[in-house]
Amino acid sequence: MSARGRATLLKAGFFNRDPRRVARALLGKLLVRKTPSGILAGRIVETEAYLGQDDAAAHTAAGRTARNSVLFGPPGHAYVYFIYGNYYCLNASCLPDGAPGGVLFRALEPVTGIEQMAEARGVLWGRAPSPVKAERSPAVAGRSKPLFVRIKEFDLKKISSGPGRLCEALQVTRERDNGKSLVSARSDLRIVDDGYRVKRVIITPRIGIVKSAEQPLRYYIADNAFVSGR
DNA sequence: TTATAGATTGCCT
DNA sequence: GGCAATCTATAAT
Repeated sequence: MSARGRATLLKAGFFNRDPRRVARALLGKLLVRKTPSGILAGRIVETEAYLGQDDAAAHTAAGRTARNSVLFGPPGHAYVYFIYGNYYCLNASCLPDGAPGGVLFRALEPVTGIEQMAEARGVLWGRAPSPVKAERSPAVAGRSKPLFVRIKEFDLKKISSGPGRLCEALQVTRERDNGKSLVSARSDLRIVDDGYRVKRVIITPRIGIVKSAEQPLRYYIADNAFVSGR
């Protein structure tokens, strides 16, 4: 899966362009979080572009506020917002200082620190599908209770397939990460290129919005199992 | 399998 | 006071 060899940190210039180009170019890159207990990383498989102008769905549509100021700032910085009273979403700012624009990270394919991410998401342990199946599972064979089984392959999709989910997996919060550089060697939240080549990209309308909902600004890797929705 | 409702906080009018 | 770049559980098919 992942290419071997050193991964290179993206440069600020990568983000200093139209969010549509950045959203496309980010596919296949790695989003990396350094924690005291280890590295967490996921491959970016789904993104959405939010334009500064002519985009009613963008948080910057009504102008600069305290909340969205990172999107007006220099490129390559984390814009984290709190949504629906429960979740955080992560964006990368685009375009030069003063020009609004960003890319929303919608889904990651888990790569490194999977067990730690699953734990942060609360899916490391799942209730057994049924007593019968649990009995057949080697992990729980011989136990009468509790009826819990170790996470299985299909549960990987619950770790970071969705903007709220991936933030929870990487422990991204507004308090901790908003305004942080994504392209600094000192940052504990970074985006790197490990040489992975994306084969085919699909472009569709964005998800979860009502204004400007028809514009094709969602990008994802074709046939990737970790894309959100559907 | 798809559809729908409820949770819950803070930003902006 | 309205409502949001979401997720999950539960119900219905």
